[in-house]
Amino acid sequence: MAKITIKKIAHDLKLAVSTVSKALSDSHEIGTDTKQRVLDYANQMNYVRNAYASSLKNSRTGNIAVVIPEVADSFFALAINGIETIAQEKKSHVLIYLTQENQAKEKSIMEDFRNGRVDGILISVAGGNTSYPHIRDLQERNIPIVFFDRVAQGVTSPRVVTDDFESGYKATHHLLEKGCKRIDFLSLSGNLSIIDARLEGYKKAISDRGESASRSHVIVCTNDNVHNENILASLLERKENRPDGIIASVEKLTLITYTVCTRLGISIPDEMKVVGFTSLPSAALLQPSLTTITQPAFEIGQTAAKLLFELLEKKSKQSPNKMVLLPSLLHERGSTQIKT
Amino acid sequence: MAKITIKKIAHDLKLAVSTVSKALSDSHEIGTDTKQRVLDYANQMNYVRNAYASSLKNSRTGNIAVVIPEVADSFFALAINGIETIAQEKKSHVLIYLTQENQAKEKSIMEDFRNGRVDGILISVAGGNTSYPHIRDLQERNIPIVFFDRVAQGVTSPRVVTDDFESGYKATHHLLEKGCKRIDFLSLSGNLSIIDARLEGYKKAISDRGESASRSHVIVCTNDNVHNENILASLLERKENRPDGIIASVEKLTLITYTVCTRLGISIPDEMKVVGFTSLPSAALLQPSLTTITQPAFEIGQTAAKLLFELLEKKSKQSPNKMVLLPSLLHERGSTQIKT
DNA sequence: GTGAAAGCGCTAACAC
DNA sequence: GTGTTAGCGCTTTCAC
Repeated sequence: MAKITIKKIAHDLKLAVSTVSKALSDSHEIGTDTKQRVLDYANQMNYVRNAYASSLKNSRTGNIAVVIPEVADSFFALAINGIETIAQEKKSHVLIYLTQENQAKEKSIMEDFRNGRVDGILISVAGGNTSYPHIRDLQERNIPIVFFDRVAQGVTSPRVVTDDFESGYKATHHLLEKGCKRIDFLSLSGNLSIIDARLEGYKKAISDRGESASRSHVIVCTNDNVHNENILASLLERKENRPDGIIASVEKLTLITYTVCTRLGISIPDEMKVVGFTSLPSAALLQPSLTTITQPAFEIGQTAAKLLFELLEKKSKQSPNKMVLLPSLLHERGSTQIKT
Repeated sequence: MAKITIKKIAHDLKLAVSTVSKALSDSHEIGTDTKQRVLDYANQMNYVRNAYASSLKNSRTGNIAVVIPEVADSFFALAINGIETIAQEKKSHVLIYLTQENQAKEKSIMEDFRNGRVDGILISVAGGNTSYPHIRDLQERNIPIVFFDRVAQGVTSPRVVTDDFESGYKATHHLLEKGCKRIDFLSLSGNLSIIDARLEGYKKAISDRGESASRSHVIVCTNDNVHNENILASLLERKENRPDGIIASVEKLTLITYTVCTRLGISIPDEMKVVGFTSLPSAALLQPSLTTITQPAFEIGQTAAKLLFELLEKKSKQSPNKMVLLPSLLHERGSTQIKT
């Protein structure tokens, strides 16, 4: 099948390309009759405008980038879902990039955005970054960026986040209420906004309880799951001074906690209570069912995408430090139940 | 920051644009010295080639499309992961499209690929399609398409799949071995290749056992989870002639089975044994741990992507009905355990 | 209301 | 080895 272009339509209809172009964009300066003729013919020929040729003229590709650490995580999967609903509404296209929590990869990915690959960017940053030259660089080129969930600390750009401090507090408070004496916090290395905030909430809850904040025990996990399992196992194996409560600050750490407890024969919730930050649909079906802090992942994705399209549409640079905060929910389940 | 183009570099370096262009693509017909000068300057200026401008000349955008029913499913999430690793290797970019199991949406999405939006397509088709004009249309335009997992029946194009028939057989056989008397198969409406094959395997296992294949009980589920829960509940509520084994042919049906059993107080595996097709990392942690048929999702994604790039690179149209089959694994766990 | 022409950023003949 | 030029498909003044 021959490629069908505006030029071909013009030729076939004995019109000028400019006329066809205008007709296709429903310009008022084209007669209703010609317009209809063009539209009909284009339709009949299955014409689709070459988006990238247009982009050369008007610098709008109709593509947006979504940069995330991973996709096999319920939060990100749902967020993508949310983003996609809005993108489809806006007839826009979504490019996905996985950083695998690797800052170098994130950097190199974003360097590719410097010249018109995408119109705008939604990003949840990788851990390990301390400064964000690759993000600032794009900002200077006036490429709109919206953060969701994990924001680049110190960079000013619109963002959609959850109440991480409060959730950290809530989770900890909940465990304390359930009688935990030693609660450990499983964090993720790498200077992440969400982890920092959750951790602060945790510390605050501990100190509010009258315990010294220095009594808090933070286990720093990494991106290496085998390593994490080992750390956790050696923590839980010891017979004395073992935590009786754990807050897993991200999904994968939650699952590892369950795995290790199962392996070591540690009973949840009797010997160990667990709260996990996760949006897993199967949380209620785990053994035992998992008490979670659940973020409104879908809505976060939607909101972030909407924000981005606002930036894209009205070039009016709305307040660049706009922040939308969507609250998380504590779902109390079996993993924090008091022995009866 | 001003936009930096090949033209600007040429001007600054007092060279012709073509010289710069060739230098940047490391053409042999450019002197080593000038080449270096151009490369250095481009680097210093943070020059990035406008991919879409090039695409106008050589019809290669560097973008590929991945069209899937949903992303909040472990199989697809892992498959995307696999695809992405290959894409990054190939310096290619991945556009994600979710059809939500909606054929009309799939069609309209793919119509957008008719004019150079992407170089090639990876697709796992939505349910409900009986013919695939939108796919054939793209084929006629010589846009490479590779199917993975769910193929369009009757359409000839390279594909990466699992041994669905055998897995259906294995799952059923396993349940029969575990003493199940009535095994119900939870299928998904919509003429899906994978479901059909799994179902055939199921029927064969039943009839091999000497039971009439007509004794097989297929529960057709839809894309509406509330509806599915209701169907399942009314099936499981009845006191007589209730199945004692269930094969959930996709992930979400597995979780619904667990949910409904929990709600109705039906004990798995004592009163009901369950095998689920899923790649959920949490399968082993469910209550009870779930016996699964697990597809090598990551590898499927990788393999499909590799196939696509082969098509893209050597324009040599390799055998269009090439098929790669990667086997699934049966993981026996608690949900099919015999009462001790 | 319609058309001619220039140009977006880049590539590839083809000249020199 | 380097430059000139045409053109990819589209949009947008500016004439008519």
